[in-house]
Amino acid sequence: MPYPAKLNAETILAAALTLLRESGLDALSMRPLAGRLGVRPSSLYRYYPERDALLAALETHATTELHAEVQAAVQGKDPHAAFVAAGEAYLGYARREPQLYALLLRDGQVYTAKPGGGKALWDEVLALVGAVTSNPDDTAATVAFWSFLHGFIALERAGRFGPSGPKGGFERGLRALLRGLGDSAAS
Amino acid sequence: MPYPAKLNAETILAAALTLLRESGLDALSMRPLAGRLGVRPSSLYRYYPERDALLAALETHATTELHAEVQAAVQGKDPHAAFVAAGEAYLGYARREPQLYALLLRDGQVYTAKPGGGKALWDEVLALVGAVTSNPDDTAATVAFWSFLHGFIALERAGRFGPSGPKGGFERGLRALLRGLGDSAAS
DNA sequence: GTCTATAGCAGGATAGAC
DNA sequence: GTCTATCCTGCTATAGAC
Repeated sequence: MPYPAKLNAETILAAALTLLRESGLDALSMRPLAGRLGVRPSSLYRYYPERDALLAALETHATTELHAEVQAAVQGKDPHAAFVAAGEAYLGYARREPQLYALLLRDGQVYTAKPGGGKALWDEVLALVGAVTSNPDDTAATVAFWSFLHGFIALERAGRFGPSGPKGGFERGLRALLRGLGDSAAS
Repeated sequence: MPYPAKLNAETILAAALTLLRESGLDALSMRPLAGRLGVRPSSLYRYYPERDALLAALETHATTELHAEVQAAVQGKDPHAAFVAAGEAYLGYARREPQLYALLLRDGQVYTAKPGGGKALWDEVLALVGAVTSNPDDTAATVAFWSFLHGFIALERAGRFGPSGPKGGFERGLRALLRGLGDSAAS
């Protein structure tokens, strides 16, 4: 009973999301995607003129979700609690949506700021970290915080912590940074 | 005047290294590699039965170099200085050999411990961190340290710190961790 | 030990019929 | 708006001649 069209940008995006989650970025190619939609590969190009356009849409989706979750986790908390909650929310998203997170920070491509990009999230974290270090524009501390978060996620995902796992390394690092970056350490 | 053979495993490895450095992992394929060696692609298979064997050799090479550099940097230093020196040496290697470092921790593949793998480096760092936290087997603190290092490298390489750069975020994080992970924080 | 030749696969993308 | 039919490029890998 579809009397608009069989396809539209949103339907394709949803199918792409599913395929990405199930099989990863490499498997997200036009042919299987079309197959899942009961359509021929060439039909997709009417909505996304190239594969990269589809990836860009997925990135925007992921960025928005991640930002929303961090924002919600931080809401109404004092600086120290917000710092910890932001880290946990960030990690939580990356664990729940590993392929989407990996898409945002896949290696081998240089980042270029885009309208719907990660700038908003960065600014949020910058403010949040600033509240802890008593320096409203503490880029260095934010860089350190984000580096730790992303590194932990990447290593965990790559299985580098071995069968025994990270053994509380995340909480440990988070609290160490909170302590080490704080006021008295501003120097 | 080559009267042994035109090719051998080492020569191929050296050419692969050059190609990897110049053009990245994706561009490291059998055809261009053979081309650079003045040889037909199929000839390479006598020395490396598959592409993965070549990559494994490159990984071993990189792991060895990285370990040696960290080891040299740490030599004879007291715990705090060694902690900082190890971080700087690790970063230095990753910056000097970005493609080799990326090879070691490329995403999308699960790590499985191998004979020449990163275990030795891990143990070295574990001991080094243990000397700082007064806990000889402090996995959690080592995880935190490594996460920060790797995350910083990955984000920097991806251009995520923007045109202004990390603004001292590396030194800041390193010192924050040193402080935050230290004795009094052992809790 | 290196060659020619080729099989086999997968991918992005386009022209033009319907 | 979706289809059929292709084109093109790139890759790993193998068989068998020389």
